[in-house]
Amino acid sequence: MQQALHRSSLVPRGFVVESAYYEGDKAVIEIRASGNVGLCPLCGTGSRRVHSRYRRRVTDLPLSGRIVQLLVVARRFRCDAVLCGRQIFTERFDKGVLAPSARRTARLDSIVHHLGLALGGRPAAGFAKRLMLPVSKDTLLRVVRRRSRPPADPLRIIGIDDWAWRRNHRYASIICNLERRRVVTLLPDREPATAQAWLAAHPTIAIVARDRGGGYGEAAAKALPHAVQVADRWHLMENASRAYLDAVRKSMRQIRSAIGATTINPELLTAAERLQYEGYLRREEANATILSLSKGGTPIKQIVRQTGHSRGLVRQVIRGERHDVFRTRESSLDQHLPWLDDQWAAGCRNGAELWRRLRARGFRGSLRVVGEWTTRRRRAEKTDVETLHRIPSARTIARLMPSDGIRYRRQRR
DNA sequence: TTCGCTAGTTAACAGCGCGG
DNA sequence: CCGCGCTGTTAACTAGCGAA
Repeated sequence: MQQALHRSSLVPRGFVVESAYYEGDKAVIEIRASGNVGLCPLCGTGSRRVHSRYRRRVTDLPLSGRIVQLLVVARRFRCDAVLCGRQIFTERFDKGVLAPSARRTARLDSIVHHLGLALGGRPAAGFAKRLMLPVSKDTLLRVVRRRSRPPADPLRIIGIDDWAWRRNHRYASIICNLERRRVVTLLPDREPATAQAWLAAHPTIAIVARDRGGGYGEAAAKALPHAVQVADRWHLMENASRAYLDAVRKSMRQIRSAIGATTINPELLTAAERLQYEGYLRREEANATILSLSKGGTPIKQIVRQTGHSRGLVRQVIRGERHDVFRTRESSLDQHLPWLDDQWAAGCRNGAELWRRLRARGFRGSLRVVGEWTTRRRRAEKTDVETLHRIPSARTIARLMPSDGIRYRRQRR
């Protein structure tokens, strides 16, 4: 039996198709809600008084190998309820179809959720791109988290470890349900007494995985004497890995000569290893140059000028103190403005003051601040930095410090 | 190499004012 | 009263950094 295919059957229920067209590689379907009454989200009163209309772009399930964008004509209604605090509201659509503020239809969100559950962040993002429903890894993870429900079954196997609110500043304790691979709670500190009190309140726990430190072990032994304590997998691997690397490093020279691998073939390295290897080669080359100049009788000052390396580094190489450090990283902040930190930036009341202080410290480059400010500036058609009304973090400022004086938005690799 | 976090970007939403 | 245009706020989203 044949049935006619109507345009409206392609879009979510409750909508009427106004028009449909192709825009580049996307199919755009303009739709509007079929009803003519809006319900105020605050008081629930119905209204037919349309204030205005605007267009929302919402991604829907792909069609014929194309991304589908729904151009929803949303209406704003006036709320006539005397006691309602809301005067104007945007019409709400069925939650099972299109949620408020959503950028995807509910049916697409469901697919994204299942992709995230099945494949995880990055793999799902790659697969979704092929399915013509582009979505970032973070969005996938966020959707999975948003839709997850807290488990109701009692805790049996938990892991407890240190957790940093801010590294080297403030630490807490994290407790995870290892059966469900979920965070159960965060304790405010890492004191054994705090952990003991929490563990004592959960007598169903039978196994506690913990680090090698004695604090959590003591807390678990006192609160849950019947529970089995085990070393967690990460610490076991860490111990084994460290012991192995120590042993290998001590004998590296002999190992290399034994296997005949004194020279490295870059073709056989992974992308990350190749980057590290290139860095290593650069450092080796710099060391050799400095040493040969020094042996030739060139003074340190001259070497510094000639090679562009710092006095400290040149001295280290000459004294034989420079050991090859694997993956050293200098932040762009230290690179451009070593004296600048978040506290310094926060000390400025507004953009103008920040700019004055940067000038006073001798900064002569140009600064373009991204984000909210550029949006506003584009609107206002202003180009000077004085119009900034929020202070960017030092990290942001550092990213914006161009060495060549050219304005740019973000450093790209 | 992976993955969580931060900072930046975009757009949904609400309010206000004004003209028809 | 209706509808448009503009602005401010903020949720949703993304790129890229850096710790592990």
